[in-house]
Amino acid sequence: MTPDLTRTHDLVDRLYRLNAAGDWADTLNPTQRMALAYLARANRCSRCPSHVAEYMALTRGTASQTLKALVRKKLIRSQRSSKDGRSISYQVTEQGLHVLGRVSLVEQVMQMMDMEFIDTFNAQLAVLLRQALTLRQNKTFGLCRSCRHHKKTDLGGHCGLLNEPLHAGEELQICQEFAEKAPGMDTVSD
Amino acid sequence: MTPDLTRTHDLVDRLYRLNAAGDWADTLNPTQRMALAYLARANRCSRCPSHVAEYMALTRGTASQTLKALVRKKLIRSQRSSKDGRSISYQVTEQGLHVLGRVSLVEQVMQMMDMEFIDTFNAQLAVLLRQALTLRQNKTFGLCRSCRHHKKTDLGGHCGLLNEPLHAGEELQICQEFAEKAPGMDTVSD
DNA sequence: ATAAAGTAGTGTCGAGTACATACTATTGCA
DNA sequence: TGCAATAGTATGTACTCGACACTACTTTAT
Repeated sequence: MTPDLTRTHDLVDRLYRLNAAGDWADTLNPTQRMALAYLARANRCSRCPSHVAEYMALTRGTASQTLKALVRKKLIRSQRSSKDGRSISYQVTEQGLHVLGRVSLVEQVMQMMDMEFIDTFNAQLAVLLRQALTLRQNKTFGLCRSCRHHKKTDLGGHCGLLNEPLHAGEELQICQEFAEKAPGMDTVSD
Repeated sequence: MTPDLTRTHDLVDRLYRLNAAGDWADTLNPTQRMALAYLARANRCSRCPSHVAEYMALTRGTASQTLKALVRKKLIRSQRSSKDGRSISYQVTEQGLHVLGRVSLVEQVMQMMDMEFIDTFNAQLAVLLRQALTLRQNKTFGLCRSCRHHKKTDLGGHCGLLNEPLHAGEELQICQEFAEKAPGMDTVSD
C-alpha cells in the first residue's frame, strides 16, 4: 500500500478520535451523540432504528441499544408507526436539542478556516464518502431537496416516492430514501 | 453553529465509521487495528502504552487493555525497558504485520483518486488535525526526519534530544517526542 | 380467500471493550 | 530521606458487537 493512502486513513482516524474524545461530556458517548444529531436532521420517514444503523454503519442491535439509551436519558421519544406495526420512529426532545448545542472540536477548528477552504474540503470529503458508500453498497442518504423524487409545488414541495406533501423545512432534512437526480447532473451530495 | 461546519463534522464521522466497520474482520476491532498500525510505524522510543493512548486520544487504561488484547492474539510482543523500570515497549510480530496488509476502505477509495487530489486532501487534513491537536493541547507526533532535534550525519541521522544515532529507516518512523523545526518553516506535519 | 414461505424491523443475550476512578510501583528532585 | 510526578494496571459501569429470536408485513401457491 502506498504510504500516501495509508496516511489518509491515519489522518481520518486521528481527527475522528480526537473529536470523539470530547463527546464523552454530557454523559453520552460518541455513538449516542451522532445518533442524536442524525435524528435531529432526519425527516419523519427516516428516524427508525434501521435507518440510524445504516447511516452510522452500526449493526441493528447496536442501533437499538443506542436509541434505548437515548430514550432513558430523555433526549428522544419513541413513537410506533400507525402504518407499519413493526416500525418505530423517534423524535428529539427539547433536552436533546439542548445537548446538541455543544460546539465540537472539529467545528471549532473549522471556524478558524476561511469559507473557500470549508467549501472545497467538504466537497472533497463528500466525494470520498460517496465512493466509500458505493463500494460498500450502502445507501447514500441526502437532502430531500436534491432527491430524484422531489417535486416543486406552490406549497413548498412534494415527495413522488411517498406521494406526500412536504412541510416547511422538510426539504432540508436528511432522507433515507434519497436517490440521485440523474446520471451526469451536478448534484453535490448532501 | 453554521451548517457547513456541522457538515464537516458529520462527514468525518461517517467516513470514519464506514471505514471502521470493515475493521471487525481479522478478529480485531478498530481500536486494536489502529494501535497495531501505530506500533508498526512508531520508532523504538514511542511504543509505550502511554504513547499509544496519546496518539489515539484514548485513556491510558484503555490503551493498556488494548495492547494486552493484541499480545493475547500474538500480534505484538512486550518488552520491559532496561532504563526505566516502569516502562514497557511493544513490537509488532510477523503475524501482526500480516494482519496490517489488508487494504482498508479509505485506502481503496483513495486509490481511485489522482495524485494531486491525494496530496491536497492529505495536506488539508493535516492542517485541521494540527489545529485540533493544538486546541486540545495534545502532542503532535511526527516523522523523525522533519523534527527539530534531527541532525543529518554520514551514517544517516542523529537525534539531538535522546542523543542517540538513528538506524536505517528510523527517520521515517513516528516519534512521540516530535517537535516542529521552527516557526515559519514549511514543515507540513506528518 | 387462505396458508406457507420469505423478508424486514426490532429486540435480547453473552463476550469483549471504553470510560472513570482508584491503585501499585518506580523515578526524580528538593 | 521524603514526596510529588509518572507509567502502568485493576475494577465497576455502560456500551458494541455478532448471533439469534420474535413479530409484522409481503409474496406466492394453492
